[in-house]
Amino acid sequence: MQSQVPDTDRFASEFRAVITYRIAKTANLLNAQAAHVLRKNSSLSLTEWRIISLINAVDETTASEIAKTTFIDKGQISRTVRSLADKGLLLAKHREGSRRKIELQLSPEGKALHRRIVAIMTNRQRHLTSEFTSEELAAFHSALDKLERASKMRDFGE
Amino acid sequence: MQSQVPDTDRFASEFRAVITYRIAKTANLLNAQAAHVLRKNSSLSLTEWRIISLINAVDETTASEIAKTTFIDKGQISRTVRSLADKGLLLAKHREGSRRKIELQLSPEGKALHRRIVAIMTNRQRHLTSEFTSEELAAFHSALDKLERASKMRDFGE
DNA sequence: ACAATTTGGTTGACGTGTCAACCATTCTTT
DNA sequence: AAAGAATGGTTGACACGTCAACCAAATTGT
Repeated sequence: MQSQVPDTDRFASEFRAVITYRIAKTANLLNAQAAHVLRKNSSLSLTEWRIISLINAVDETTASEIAKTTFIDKGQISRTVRSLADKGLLLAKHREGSRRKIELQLSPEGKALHRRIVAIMTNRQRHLTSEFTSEELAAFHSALDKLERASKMRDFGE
Repeated sequence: MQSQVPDTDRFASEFRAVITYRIAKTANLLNAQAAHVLRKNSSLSLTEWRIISLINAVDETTASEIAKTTFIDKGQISRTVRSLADKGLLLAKHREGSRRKIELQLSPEGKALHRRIVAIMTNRQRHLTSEFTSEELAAFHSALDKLERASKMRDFGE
């Protein structure tokens, strides 16, 4: 044998400091965890679940409103909404007095599913934040705010 | 008119608190920013760039080592490595005394490209963290550590 | 009232990510 | 030394994300 030290980590230290790598990695791990939990407890994809919770939170909304607030792609929302409607989890009706806006609401089945899954996801959220004090949590959120603002800048050349 | 308050944000507040949404969104924004910067200054995709910097950091490595530390998919690495080799940016040779392990190194062109892009990316990193004190930065990293650890748990049902 | 612009949503094409199967090689065990 | 397990890498299939073109409806400007 040549070395007992885990060679595996020889560049981990180099990149621990690069904030974007770290966030990307953490986000991936968390998404994978969520997708796994969803697969185990439902037949929802992560995006389907996100859209369901968003609609649930406001009772009714439209696709473009979701797009604006979440940055999920218009097209992706359109397709996801269709698949959810096909599964009978949500209702899409033209909004009163408009032939264009389509109002999205959860169906009773959709609400029931949401109730079931949100319980599990709340457990998860609790677990994820269990090691945080409320100050740490607030600081973390404010850090994300700063990064989001800073992510608007697009030019760093020369 | 019905309301002057931006309706757009009526569920933002609901979800600001959900830590996983926030991280996912920030990560997406940052990745989009990076991809944009890369497109403007090179012909590299984000994954190509990541792999280039990883290899640069350690001089030489192998695909599986990259996979282990970064959680990038084996297959994706394999394909990305091929495309980088085709572009002449890296060299892939069988490691001395092995017919299986393939040693990856940047070519001179690859190193030159890395030097050029890393300057831009360092600017970016500086900009991203400019509003952070070093304590805040340390706290942020430690928060990500906690979340990464917590992301290993897979079971939250009943 | 008309043209021009904006908005809400759909669709198709394409790149990237993800998973699992697979082969060859190397390591371990006996 | 042979069998079995583990490792390094490639490939194919498919899901998902992203971008741009597009259509119809609605709003704005003149």
